[in-house]
Amino acid sequence: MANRQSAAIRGNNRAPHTYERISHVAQNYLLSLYILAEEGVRTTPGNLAEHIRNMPPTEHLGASLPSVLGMIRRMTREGLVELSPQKEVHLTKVGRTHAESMVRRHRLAERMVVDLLGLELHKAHVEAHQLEHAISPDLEEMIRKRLGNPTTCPFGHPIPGSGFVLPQGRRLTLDQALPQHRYVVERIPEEDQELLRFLIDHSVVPDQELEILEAGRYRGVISFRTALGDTALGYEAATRIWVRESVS
Amino acid sequence: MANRQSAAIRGNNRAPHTYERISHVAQNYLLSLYILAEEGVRTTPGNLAEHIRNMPPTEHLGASLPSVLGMIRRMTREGLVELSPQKEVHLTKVGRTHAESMVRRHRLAERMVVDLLGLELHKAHVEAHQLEHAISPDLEEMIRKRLGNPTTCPFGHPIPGSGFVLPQGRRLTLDQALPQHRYVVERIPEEDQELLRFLIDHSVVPDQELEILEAGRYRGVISFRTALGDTALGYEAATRIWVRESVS
DNA sequence: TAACCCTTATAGTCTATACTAACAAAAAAA
DNA sequence: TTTTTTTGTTAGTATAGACTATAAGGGTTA
Repeated sequence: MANRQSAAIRGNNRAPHTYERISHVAQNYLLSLYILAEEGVRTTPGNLAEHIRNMPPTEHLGASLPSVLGMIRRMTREGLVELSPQKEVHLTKVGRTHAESMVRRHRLAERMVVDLLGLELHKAHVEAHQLEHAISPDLEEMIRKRLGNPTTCPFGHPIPGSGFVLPQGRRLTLDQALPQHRYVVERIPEEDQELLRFLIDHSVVPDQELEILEAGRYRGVISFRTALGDTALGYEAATRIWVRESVS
Repeated sequence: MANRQSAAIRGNNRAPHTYERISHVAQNYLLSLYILAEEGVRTTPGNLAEHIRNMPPTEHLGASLPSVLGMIRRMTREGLVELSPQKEVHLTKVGRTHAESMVRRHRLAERMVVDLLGLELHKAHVEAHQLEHAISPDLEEMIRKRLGNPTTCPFGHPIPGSGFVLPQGRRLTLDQALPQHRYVVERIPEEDQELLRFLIDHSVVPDQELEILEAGRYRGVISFRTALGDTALGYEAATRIWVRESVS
Protein backbone atom coordinates (compact mmCIF):
# COMPACT_ATOMS: atom_id res chain seq x y z
CA MET A 1 0.00 0.00 0.00
CA ALA A 2 1.76 3.10 -1.24
CA ASN A 3 2.11 6.05 1.05
CA ARG A 4 0.01 8.91 -0.19
CA GLN A 5 2.50 11.56 0.74
CA SER A 6 5.61 9.98 -0.58
CA ALA A 7 3.75 9.32 -3.80
CA ALA A 8 2.97 12.98 -3.95
CA ILE A 9 6.54 13.91 -3.26
CA ARG A 10 8.19 11.97 -5.99
CA GLY A 11 6.77 13.79 -8.92
CA ASN A 12 3.34 14.00 -10.41
CA ASN A 13 1.89 16.30 -7.82
CA ARG A 14 0.43 19.22 -9.63
CA ALA A 15 -2.37 20.59 -7.53
CA PRO A 16 -3.42 20.03 -3.92
CA HIS A 17 -6.66 18.36 -4.96
CA THR A 18 -4.73 15.75 -6.88
CA TYR A 19 -3.92 14.02 -3.62
CA GLU A 20 -7.14 14.96 -1.92
CA ARG A 21 -6.11 17.79 0.27
CA ILE A 22 -8.03 20.88 1.17
CA SER A 23 -6.15 24.12 0.65
CA HIS A 24 -5.93 26.68 3.39
CA VAL A 25 -8.16 28.94 1.40
CA ALA A 26 -10.82 26.27 0.98
CA GLN A 27 -10.52 25.52 4.68
CA ASN A 28 -11.37 29.12 5.42
CA TYR A 29 -14.39 28.94 3.17
CA LEU A 30 -15.59 25.86 4.99
CA LEU A 31 -15.15 27.61 8.31
CA SER A 32 -17.10 30.64 7.15
CA LEU A 33 -19.88 28.53 5.70
CA TYR A 34 -20.27 26.67 8.97
CA ILE A 35 -20.37 29.85 11.01
CA LEU A 36 -22.83 31.57 8.69
CA ALA A 37 -25.14 28.58 8.98
CA GLU A 38 -24.68 28.57 12.74
CA GLU A 39 -25.68 32.22 12.84
CA GLY A 40 -28.69 31.57 10.67
CA VAL A 41 -27.47 33.75 7.83
CA ARG A 42 -28.22 32.77 4.22
CA THR A 43 -25.04 31.38 2.71
CA THR A 44 -25.20 33.28 -0.57
CA PRO A 45 -22.01 34.04 -2.43
CA GLY A 46 -22.32 37.67 -1.41
CA ASN A 47 -22.76 36.96 2.28
CA LEU A 48 -19.97 34.45 2.14
CA ALA A 49 -17.67 37.00 0.53
CA GLU A 50 -18.46 39.49 3.24
CA HIS A 51 -17.92 37.02 6.02
CA ILE A 52 -14.55 36.08 4.64
CA ARG A 53 -13.56 39.72 4.32
CA ASN A 54 -14.37 40.12 8.00
CA MET A 55 -12.13 37.27 9.04
CA PRO A 56 -8.56 38.04 10.03
CA PRO A 57 -6.37 38.34 6.94
CA THR A 58 -4.51 35.23 5.89
CA GLU A 59 -1.76 34.54 3.43
CA HIS A 60 -3.88 34.91 0.33
CA LEU A 61 -6.53 37.33 1.51
CA GLY A 62 -9.10 38.69 -0.80
CA ALA A 63 -12.70 37.84 -1.29
CA SER A 64 -14.13 39.77 -4.19
CA LEU A 65 -17.31 38.26 -5.50
CA PRO A 66 -15.63 36.76 -8.55
CA SER A 67 -12.94 35.23 -6.38
CA VAL A 68 -15.55 33.69 -4.14
CA LEU A 69 -17.50 32.36 -7.07
CA GLY A 70 -14.37 30.84 -8.50
CA MET A 71 -13.64 29.18 -5.21
CA ILE A 72 -17.20 27.88 -4.94
CA ARG A 73 -16.79 26.40 -8.40
CA ARG A 74 -13.60 24.60 -7.39
CA MET A 75 -15.07 23.42 -4.13
CA THR A 76 -18.13 22.14 -5.95
CA ARG A 77 -15.83 20.17 -8.19
CA GLU A 78 -14.11 18.77 -5.10
CA GLY A 79 -17.47 17.71 -3.73
CA LEU A 80 -17.29 20.00 -0.71
CA VAL A 81 -20.22 22.30 -1.46
CA GLU A 82 -23.22 22.64 -3.74
CA LEU A 83 -24.83 25.77 -5.10
CA SER A 84 -28.60 25.52 -4.79
CA PRO A 85 -30.99 27.02 -7.37
CA GLN A 86 -31.81 29.63 -4.74
CA LYS A 87 -28.17 30.74 -4.89
CA GLU A 88 -27.30 29.32 -1.53
CA VAL A 89 -24.06 27.50 -0.94
CA HIS A 90 -24.63 24.28 0.95
CA LEU A 91 -22.06 21.99 2.48
CA THR A 92 -22.09 18.42 1.28
CA LYS A 93 -21.72 15.65 3.80
CA VAL A 94 -17.99 15.54 3.21
CA GLY A 95 -17.81 19.32 3.30
CA ARG A 96 -19.67 19.44 6.58
CA THR A 97 -17.30 16.98 8.18
CA HIS A 98 -14.32 19.05 7.17
CA ALA A 99 -16.04 22.27 8.19
CA GLU A 100 -16.76 20.89 11.62
CA SER A 101 -13.17 19.86 11.93
CA MET A 102 -12.05 23.39 11.10
CA VAL A 103 -14.41 24.97 13.58
CA ARG A 104 -13.38 22.49 16.21
CA ARG A 105 -9.73 23.26 15.73
CA HIS A 106 -10.40 26.97 15.61
CA ARG A 107 -12.23 26.99 18.91
CA LEU A 108 -9.84 24.59 20.54
CA ALA A 109 -7.01 26.84 19.45
CA GLU A 110 -8.74 29.82 21.00
CA ARG A 111 -9.04 27.94 24.26
CA MET A 112 -5.43 26.92 24.09
CA VAL A 113 -3.97 30.36 23.50
CA VAL A 114 -6.12 31.83 26.25
CA ASP A 115 -6.19 29.12 28.91
CA LEU A 116 -2.80 27.58 28.32
CA LEU A 117 -0.68 30.41 26.98
CA GLY A 118 -2.34 33.31 28.70
CA LEU A 119 -3.00 35.37 25.60
CA GLU A 120 -5.41 38.25 25.99
CA LEU A 121 -8.90 37.22 25.02
CA HIS A 122 -9.39 39.82 22.33
CA LYS A 123 -6.40 38.47 20.44
CA ALA A 124 -7.52 34.86 20.53
CA HIS A 125 -9.63 34.81 17.40
CA VAL A 126 -6.94 36.22 15.16
CA GLU A 127 -4.32 33.79 16.43
CA ALA A 128 -6.66 30.85 16.22
CA HIS A 129 -7.44 31.67 12.62
CA GLN A 130 -3.83 30.95 11.80
CA LEU A 131 -3.40 28.01 14.12
CA GLU A 132 -6.51 26.17 13.00
CA HIS A 133 -4.73 25.20 9.78
CA ALA A 134 -1.67 23.92 11.59
CA ILE A 135 -3.25 21.50 14.03
CA SER A 136 -3.07 17.84 13.09
CA PRO A 137 -5.49 15.25 14.47
CA ASP A 138 -2.74 14.06 16.80
CA LEU A 139 -2.12 17.51 18.13
CA GLU A 140 -5.81 18.27 18.35
CA GLU A 141 -6.21 15.28 20.59
CA MET A 142 -3.37 16.37 22.85
CA ILE A 143 -4.76 19.87 23.12
CA ARG A 144 -8.22 18.61 23.89
CA LYS A 145 -6.90 16.32 26.59
CA ARG A 146 -4.69 19.01 28.05
CA LEU A 147 -7.63 21.43 28.24
CA GLY A 148 -9.91 18.87 29.83
CA ASN A 149 -12.34 18.45 26.96
CA PRO A 150 -13.75 21.94 26.73
CA THR A 151 -17.19 22.25 25.18
CA THR A 152 -17.03 25.90 24.14
CA CYS A 153 -14.50 28.44 22.97
CA PRO A 154 -13.74 31.40 25.24
CA PHE A 155 -16.44 33.38 23.44
CA GLY A 156 -19.07 30.82 24.32
CA HIS A 157 -19.43 29.16 20.94
CA PRO A 158 -19.82 25.40 21.09
CA ILE A 159 -17.00 23.16 19.96
CA PRO A 160 -18.42 20.65 17.46
CA GLY A 161 -18.26 17.09 18.64
CA SER A 162 -17.40 18.05 22.20
CA GLY A 163 -20.69 16.91 23.69
CA PHE A 164 -21.81 20.46 24.27
CA VAL A 165 -25.37 20.73 25.53
CA LEU A 166 -27.39 23.90 25.43
CA PRO A 167 -27.87 25.26 28.95
CA GLN A 168 -31.35 25.47 30.38
CA GLY A 169 -33.21 28.74 30.11
CA ARG A 170 -34.79 30.67 27.28
CA ARG A 171 -32.20 31.97 24.88
CA LEU A 172 -32.40 35.32 23.13
CA THR A 173 -30.21 38.01 21.70
CA LEU A 174 -29.51 41.01 23.87
CA ASP A 175 -31.59 43.37 21.76
CA GLN A 176 -34.68 41.45 22.83
CA ALA A 177 -33.92 41.64 26.53
CA LEU A 178 -36.43 43.27 28.86
CA PRO A 179 -35.76 46.04 31.39
CA GLN A 180 -35.29 45.00 34.99
CA HIS A 181 -34.64 41.44 33.94
CA ARG A 182 -31.43 39.57 34.55
CA TYR A 183 -29.58 37.51 31.97
CA VAL A 184 -26.48 35.40 31.69
CA VAL A 185 -24.18 36.04 28.74
CA GLU A 186 -23.88 32.97 26.57
CA ARG A 187 -22.03 33.95 23.41
CA ILE A 188 -20.27 37.06 22.20
CA PRO A 189 -19.02 37.82 18.70
CA GLU A 190 -15.32 37.35 18.23
CA GLU A 191 -14.46 38.91 14.90
CA ASP A 192 -14.72 42.61 15.75
CA GLN A 193 -11.66 43.45 17.84
CA GLU A 194 -12.90 46.84 18.95
CA LEU A 195 -16.30 45.68 20.07
CA LEU A 196 -14.64 42.74 21.72
CA ARG A 197 -12.33 44.87 23.81
CA PHE A 198 -15.29 46.93 24.93
CA LEU A 199 -17.24 43.83 25.90
CA ILE A 200 -14.32 42.33 27.78
CA ASP A 201 -13.58 45.59 29.56
CA HIS A 202 -17.18 45.71 30.72
CA SER A 203 -17.37 42.09 31.72
CA VAL A 204 -19.78 41.15 28.98
CA VAL A 205 -18.28 37.70 28.58
CA PRO A 206 -19.76 34.21 28.75
CA ASP A 207 -21.27 33.20 32.10
CA GLN A 208 -21.32 36.74 33.43
CA GLU A 209 -24.63 38.12 34.55
CA LEU A 210 -26.15 41.39 33.51
CA GLU A 211 -29.25 43.31 34.46
CA ILE A 212 -31.05 45.39 31.88
CA LEU A 213 -31.58 48.97 33.00
CA GLU A 214 -33.30 50.48 30.03
CA ALA A 215 -34.21 49.09 26.63
CA GLY A 216 -34.40 52.32 24.71
CA ARG A 217 -35.21 50.95 21.35
CA TYR A 218 -36.59 54.32 20.29
CA ARG A 219 -33.08 55.73 20.50
CA GLY A 220 -31.29 52.54 19.55
CA VAL A 221 -29.55 51.95 22.85
CA ILE A 222 -29.87 49.30 25.50
CA SER A 223 -28.27 49.96 28.87
CA PHE A 224 -27.42 47.42 31.50
CA ARG A 225 -25.48 46.74 34.67
CA THR A 226 -22.61 44.28 34.88
CA ALA A 227 -20.17 43.27 37.59
CA LEU A 228 -18.01 46.16 36.46
CA GLY A 229 -20.62 48.89 36.37
CA ASP A 230 -23.26 50.35 34.08
CA THR A 231 -22.88 50.68 30.36
CA ALA A 232 -24.81 50.68 27.13
CA LEU A 233 -24.75 49.14 23.67
CA GLY A 234 -26.34 49.93 20.34
CA TYR A 235 -29.00 47.54 19.11
CA GLU A 236 -26.91 46.53 16.16
CA ALA A 237 -24.21 45.19 18.43
CA ALA A 238 -26.77 43.83 20.90
CA THR A 239 -28.19 41.47 18.28
CA ARG A 240 -24.87 39.72 18.18
CA ILE A 241 -24.80 38.88 21.86
CA TRP A 242 -26.61 35.79 23.01
CA VAL A 243 -27.96 35.66 26.52
CA ARG A 244 -30.24 33.38 28.46
CA GLU A 245 -32.64 34.21 31.24
CA SER A 246 -31.16 33.96 34.70
CA VAL A 247 -32.80 31.19 36.66
CA SER A 248 -31.75 32.62 40.04
CA MET B 1 -0.41 56.18 8.26
CA ALA B 2 -2.51 53.68 6.42
CA ASN B 3 -2.86 50.20 7.81
CA ARG B 4 -1.02 47.77 5.62
CA GLN B 5 -3.54 44.99 5.95
CA SER B 6 -6.71 46.98 5.52
CA ALA B 7 -5.16 48.54 2.46
CA ALA B 8 -4.51 45.07 1.15
CA ILE B 9 -8.02 43.98 1.91
CA ARG B 10 -9.88 46.62 0.05
CA GLY B 11 -8.77 45.74 -3.41
CA ASN B 12 -5.49 46.10 -5.17
CA ASN B 13 -3.84 43.13 -3.55
CA ARG B 14 -2.45 40.97 -6.26
CA ALA B 15 0.46 39.05 -4.86
CA PRO B 16 1.77 38.49 -1.35
CA HIS B 17 4.95 40.39 -2.04
CA THR B 18 2.95 43.44 -3.00
CA TYR B 19 2.37 44.12 0.67
CA GLU B 20 5.71 42.75 1.74
CA ARG B 21 4.82 39.40 3.10
CA ILE B 22 6.76 36.19 2.92
CA SER B 23 4.79 33.25 1.59
CA HIS B 24 4.70 29.98 3.47
CA VAL B 25 6.78 28.43 0.76
CA ALA B 26 9.44 31.10 0.98
CA GLN B 27 9.39 30.74 4.75
CA ASN B 28 10.22 27.08 4.35
CA TYR B 29 13.10 27.92 2.06
CA LEU B 30 14.46 30.34 4.63
CA LEU B 31 14.20 27.69 7.31
CA SER B 32 16.02 25.14 5.20
CA LEU B 33 18.73 27.59 4.25
CA TYR B 34 19.36 28.41 7.89
CA ILE B 35 19.53 24.79 8.91
CA LEU B 36 21.82 23.83 6.04
CA ALA B 37 24.18 26.62 7.02
CA GLU B 38 23.97 25.53 10.65
CA GLU B 39 24.92 22.00 9.62
CA GLY B 40 27.78 23.28 7.53
CA VAL B 41 26.33 22.00 4.28
CA ARG B 42 26.86 23.98 1.08
CA THR B 43 23.63 25.74 0.24
CA THR B 44 23.54 24.88 -3.43
CA PRO B 45 20.22 24.70 -5.23
CA GLY B 46 20.54 20.93 -5.32
CA ASN B 47 21.22 20.53 -1.63
CA LEU B 48 18.48 22.97 -0.87
CA ALA B 49 16.04 20.99 -3.00
CA GLU B 50 16.96 17.82 -1.21
CA HIS B 51 16.65 19.36 2.21
CA ILE B 52 13.22 20.65 1.38
CA ARG B 53 12.17 17.27 0.08
CA ASN B 54 13.21 15.79 3.43
CA MET B 55 11.09 18.23 5.39
CA PRO B 56 7.60 17.17 6.37
CA PRO B 57 5.22 17.80 3.47
CA THR B 58 3.35 21.09 3.51
CA GLU B 59 0.47 22.48 1.56
CA HIS B 60 2.36 22.99 -1.66
CA LEU B 61 5.08 20.37 -1.46
CA GLY B 62 7.40 19.79 -4.29
CA ALA B 63 10.99 20.72 -4.74
CA SER B 64 12.19 19.73 -8.17
CA LEU B 65 15.33 21.55 -9.13
CA PRO B 66 13.53 23.90 -11.51
CA SER B 67 10.98 24.72 -8.84
CA VAL B 68 13.70 25.53 -6.39
CA LEU B 69 15.51 27.68 -8.90
CA GLY B 70 12.33 29.54 -9.63
CA MET B 71 11.84 30.16 -5.95
CA ILE B 72 15.41 31.33 -5.55
CA ARG B 73 14.84 33.77 -8.38
CA ARG B 74 11.75 35.20 -6.71
CA MET B 75 13.42 35.36 -3.32
CA THR B 76 16.38 37.12 -4.90
CA ARG B 77 13.98 39.64 -6.30
CA GLU B 78 12.48 40.08 -2.84
CA GLY B 79 15.93 40.68 -1.43
CA LEU B 80 15.90 37.62 0.80
CA VAL B 81 18.73 35.65 -0.77
CA GLU B 82 21.57 36.00 -3.25
CA LEU B 83 23.03 33.40 -5.54
CA SER B 84 26.82 33.54 -5.45
CA PRO B 85 29.00 32.86 -8.48
CA GLN B 86 29.89 29.58 -6.80
CA LYS B 87 26.24 28.61 -7.03
CA GLU B 88 25.63 28.96 -3.36
CA VAL B 89 22.49 30.53 -2.04
CA HIS B 90 23.23 33.05 0.66
CA LEU B 91 20.81 34.78 2.95
CA THR B 92 20.84 38.55 2.84
CA LYS B 93 20.65 40.47 6.08
CA VAL B 94 16.90 40.73 5.77
CA GLY B 95 16.66 37.10 4.78
CA ARG B 96 18.71 36.02 7.75
CA THR B 97 16.50 37.91 10.14
CA HIS B 98 13.43 36.20 8.77
CA ALA B 99 15.15 32.84 8.69
CA GLU B 100 16.11 33.17 12.33
CA SER B 101 12.57 34.04 13.15
CA MET B 102 11.34 30.90 11.40
CA VAL B 103 13.85 28.69 13.16
CA ARG B 104 13.02 30.29 16.47
CA ARG B 105 9.33 29.67 16.02
CA HIS B 106 9.95 26.15 14.79
CA ARG B 107 11.99 25.20 17.82
CA LEU B 108 9.75 27.02 20.22
CA ALA B 109 6.81 25.15 18.71
CA GLU B 110 8.63 21.86 19.23
CA ARG B 111 9.16 22.73 22.86
CA MET B 112 5.56 23.70 23.23
CA VAL B 113 4.02 20.57 21.77
CA VAL B 114 6.33 18.38 23.83
CA ASP B 115 6.61 20.21 27.15
CA LEU B 116 3.22 21.82 27.26
CA LEU B 117 0.98 19.48 25.33
CA GLY B 118 2.72 16.22 26.01
CA LEU B 119 3.15 15.16 22.41
CA GLU B 120 5.54 12.32 21.78
CA LEU B 121 8.96 13.61 20.91
CA HIS B 122 9.24 11.91 17.56
CA LYS B 123 6.16 13.72 16.33
CA ALA B 124 7.31 17.16 17.40
CA HIS B 125 9.21 18.13 14.28
CA VAL B 126 6.35 17.42 11.91
CA GLU B 127 3.86 19.34 14.00
CA ALA B 128 6.22 22.24 14.49
CA HIS B 129 6.74 22.51 10.78
CA GLN B 130 3.10 23.41 10.44
CA LEU B 131 2.86 25.53 13.54
CA GLU B 132 5.90 27.66 12.78
CA HIS B 133 3.92 29.51 10.11
CA ALA B 134 1.01 30.17 12.41
CA ILE B 135 2.78 31.80 15.33
CA SER B 136 2.57 35.57 15.52
CA PRO B 137 5.10 37.66 17.41
CA ASP B 138 2.52 38.10 20.17
CA LEU B 139 1.96 34.40 20.48
CA GLU B 140 5.65 33.64 20.23
CA GLU B 141 6.24 35.88 23.19
CA MET B 142 3.54 34.15 25.24
CA ILE B 143 4.92 30.72 24.40
CA ARG B 144 8.44 31.74 25.26
CA LYS B 145 7.30 33.13 28.58
CA ARG B 146 5.19 30.12 29.35
CA LEU B 147 8.09 27.78 28.64
CA GLY B 148 10.51 29.78 30.76
CA ASN B 149 12.74 31.04 27.95
CA PRO B 150 14.11 27.77 26.64
CA THR B 151 17.42 27.95 24.83
CA THR B 152 17.14 24.77 22.80
CA CYS B 153 14.51 22.65 21.13
CA PRO B 154 13.87 19.15 22.48
CA PHE B 155 16.41 17.80 20.01
CA GLY B 156 19.13 20.00 21.41
CA HIS B 157 19.27 22.57 18.64
CA PRO B 158 19.72 26.14 19.86
CA ILE B 159 16.87 28.59 19.61
CA PRO B 160 18.16 31.71 17.85
CA GLY B 161 18.11 34.78 20.03
CA SER B 162 17.51 32.82 23.20
CA GLY B 163 20.86 33.52 24.73
CA PHE B 164 22.00 29.96 24.19
CA VAL B 165 25.64 29.38 25.07
CA LEU B 166 27.59 26.38 23.93
CA PRO B 167 28.29 24.06 26.85
CA GLN B 168 31.86 23.49 27.92
CA GLY B 169 33.64 20.45 26.61
CA ARG B 170 35.02 19.41 23.25
CA ARG B 171 32.24 18.85 20.75
CA LEU B 172 32.28 16.13 18.12
CA THR B 173 29.97 13.95 16.13
CA LEU B 174 29.37 10.44 17.39
CA ASP B 175 31.27 8.81 14.54
CA GLN B 176 34.45 10.36 15.93
CA ALA B 177 33.93 9.10 19.45
CA LEU B 178 36.57 6.89 21.03
CA PRO B 179 36.03 3.50 22.70
CA GLN B 180 35.83 3.45 26.50
CA HIS B 181 35.16 7.18 26.53
CA ARG B 182 32.01 8.78 27.86
CA TYR B 183 30.02 11.47 26.11
CA VAL B 184 26.94 13.55 26.65
CA VAL B 185 24.44 13.76 23.81
CA GLU B 186 24.06 17.33 22.63
CA ARG B 187 22.00 17.30 19.44
CA ILE B 188 20.11 14.66 17.52
CA PRO B 189 18.62 14.93 14.04
CA GLU B 190 14.90 15.50 13.97
CA GLU B 191 13.80 14.96 10.41
CA ASP B 192 14.07 11.19 10.13
CA GLN B 193 11.14 9.74 12.07
CA GLU B 194 12.41 6.19 12.08
CA LEU B 195 15.89 6.99 13.27
CA LEU B 196 14.39 9.32 15.80
CA ARG B 197 12.20 6.65 17.32
CA PHE B 198 15.18 4.40 17.63
CA LEU B 199 17.23 7.08 19.32
CA ILE B 200 14.46 7.97 21.72
CA ASP B 201 13.79 4.33 22.53
CA HIS B 202 17.45 3.91 23.38
CA SER B 203 17.77 7.08 25.38
CA VAL B 204 19.99 8.78 22.85
CA VAL B 205 18.51 12.18 23.57
CA PRO B 206 20.07 15.49 24.63
CA ASP B 207 21.80 15.50 28.02
CA GLN B 208 21.89 11.73 28.28
CA GLU B 209 25.27 10.12 28.74
CA LEU B 210 26.66 7.28 26.70
CA GLU B 211 29.78 5.20 26.85
CA ILE B 212 31.38 3.95 23.69
CA LEU B 213 31.92 0.20 23.67
CA GLU B 214 33.43 -0.37 20.29
CA ALA B 215 34.15 1.94 17.39
CA GLY B 216 34.16 -0.60 14.63
CA ARG B 217 34.75 1.70 11.75
CA TYR B 218 35.99 -1.23 9.67
CA ARG B 219 32.49 -2.68 9.71
CA GLY B 220 30.68 0.66 9.82
CA VAL B 221 29.19 0.25 13.26
CA ILE B 222 29.71 2.06 16.53
CA SER B 223 28.35 0.43 19.67
CA PHE B 224 27.70 2.10 22.99
CA ARG B 225 25.98 1.83 26.31
CA THR B 226 23.16 4.11 27.41
CA ALA B 227 20.93 4.27 30.44
CA LEU B 228 18.65 1.81 28.68
CA GLY B 229 21.22 -0.75 27.64
CA ASP B 230 23.67 -1.47 24.87
CA THR B 231 23.06 -0.72 21.23
CA ALA B 232 24.75 0.23 18.01
CA LEU B 233 24.49 2.68 15.18
CA GLY B 234 25.86 2.91 11.66
CA TYR B 235 28.45 5.55 10.99
CA GLU B 236 26.20 7.37 8.59
CA ALA B 237 23.67 7.97 11.34
CA ALA B 238 26.38 8.59 13.91
CA THR B 239 27.68 11.60 11.98
CA ARG B 240 24.39 13.30 12.62
CA ILE B 241 24.56 13.02 16.38
CA TRP B 242 26.48 15.66 18.23
CA VAL B 243 28.06 14.79 21.53
CA ARG B 244 30.50 16.44 23.89
CA GLU B 245 33.05 14.87 26.15
CA SER B 246 31.83 14.10 29.62
CA VAL B 247 33.66 16.19 32.16
CA SER B 248 32.82 13.86 35.04
C1' DT C 1 -44.34 48.40 -18.93
C1' DA C 2 -39.92 50.57 -18.53
C1' DA C 3 -36.08 52.09 -15.74
C1' DC C 4 -33.24 51.01 -12.04
C1' DC C 5 -30.67 48.57 -8.56
C1' DC C 6 -28.66 44.70 -6.29
C1' DT C 7 -26.73 40.35 -6.74
C1' DT C 8 -24.68 36.87 -9.41
C1' DA C 9 -21.91 35.38 -13.22
C1' DT C 10 -18.46 35.53 -16.95
C1' DA C 11 -14.29 37.12 -19.33
C1' DG C 12 -9.84 38.22 -19.28
C1' DT C 13 -5.45 38.85 -16.59
C1' DC C 14 -1.97 38.36 -13.22
C1' DT C 15 1.29 36.06 -9.78
C1' DA C 16 2.98 32.17 -7.13
C1' DT C 17 4.20 27.74 -7.38
C1' DA C 18 4.62 23.37 -9.34
C1' DC C 19 6.08 20.03 -13.11
C1' DT C 20 8.45 17.79 -17.37
C1' DA C 21 11.59 18.06 -21.03
C1' DA C 22 15.50 19.60 -23.04
C1' DC C 23 19.88 21.93 -22.80
C1' DA C 24 24.27 23.76 -20.76
C1' DA C 25 27.90 23.78 -17.67
C1' DA C 26 30.80 21.85 -14.33
C1' DA C 27 32.85 18.05 -12.02
C1' DA C 28 34.39 13.47 -11.90
C1' DA C 29 36.00 9.49 -14.03
C1' DA C 30 38.22 7.05 -17.51
C1' DT D 1 42.29 14.92 -22.53
C1' DT D 2 38.06 12.99 -23.61
C1' DT D 3 33.92 10.96 -21.89
C1' DT D 4 30.46 10.45 -18.56
C1' DT D 5 27.79 11.94 -14.80
C1' DT D 6 25.96 15.26 -11.97
C1' DT D 7 24.16 19.75 -11.41
C1' DG D 8 22.25 23.82 -12.78
C1' DT D 9 19.30 26.43 -16.22
C1' DT D 10 15.80 27.64 -19.49
C1' DA D 11 11.52 26.85 -21.81
C1' DG D 12 7.05 25.72 -21.78
C1' DT D 13 2.87 24.51 -19.30
C1' DA D 14 -0.57 23.84 -15.65
C1' DT D 15 -3.47 24.99 -11.44
C1' DA D 16 -4.91 27.81 -7.54
C1' DG D 17 -6.40 31.87 -6.37
C1' DA D 18 -6.77 36.83 -6.78
C1' DC D 19 -8.47 41.16 -9.33
C1' DT D 20 -11.03 44.50 -12.61
C1' DA D 21 -14.37 45.22 -15.94
C1' DT D 22 -18.41 43.87 -17.87
C1' DA D 23 -22.49 41.38 -18.47
C1' DA D 24 -26.89 39.05 -17.10
C1' DG D 25 -30.76 38.17 -13.93
C1' DG D 26 -34.57 39.38 -10.80
C1' DG D 27 -37.12 42.33 -8.12
C1' DT D 28 -38.65 47.29 -7.08
C1' DT D 29 -40.01 51.38 -8.06
C1' DA D 30 -41.36 55.13 -11.48
